Amino acid sequence: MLNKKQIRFCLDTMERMFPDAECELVHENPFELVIAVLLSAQCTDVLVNKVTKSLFAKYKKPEDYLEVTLEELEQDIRSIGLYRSKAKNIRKLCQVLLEQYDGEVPNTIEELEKLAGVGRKTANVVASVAFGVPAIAVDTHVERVSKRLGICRWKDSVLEVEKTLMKKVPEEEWSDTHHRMIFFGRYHCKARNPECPECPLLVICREGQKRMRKEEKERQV
DNA sequence: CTCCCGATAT
DNA sequence: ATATCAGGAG
Repeated sequence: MLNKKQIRFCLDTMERMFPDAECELVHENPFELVIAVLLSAQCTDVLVNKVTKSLFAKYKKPEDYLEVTLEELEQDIRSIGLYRSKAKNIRKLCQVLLEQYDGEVPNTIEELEKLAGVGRKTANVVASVAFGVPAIAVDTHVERVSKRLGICRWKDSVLEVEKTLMKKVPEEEWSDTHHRMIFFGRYHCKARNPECPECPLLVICREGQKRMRKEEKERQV
């Protein structure tokens, strides 16, 4: 596990690598953001943006999603995976927004998490990006990067990873850190071919060093 | 835990 | 061919 100084080194290095990291889901308001993040489960941002471009042109308000049939909505988001459950969740979510929140998106993590298709991670993203609530959403990238670097333990659950990050990162840096870790995971410390040889964090990364040793060993065979 | 699931990179 | 992608619900 990394100590305080090493974690500081990680945060500073990621800031240098990705100074402008921010939410890459294209949206113009909190409602569009909720839909976009809900759609982004197990799917790349690039594809989500491709779909929401036409989707948001057709559906502006919660009412719009309820005026078409479920099948039509499914077809409009079909190129995204998991489209049947996502279409159902969007409709449930829109119903609740209209019935309980006057058509507006709630601005607390607790309220957001109650919405259909909105779990811990999505609630954190929306609260943080749309409403400036300090939060660290732990997605696949944040989890992988935290575990590889040794910020948390391999066996930790996503909730434990989130708790650890909130404890070890100053609150005023939560939002930026969250986005930088995603960029770091998406473009550098990738799931498949992490760029360990050129990684400025290799000096403190046990997983990276392990991978380098393994590569060296295979080269000798 | 399993299921949902198409697009893309490797 | 297979792993992976800003996960969540049952």
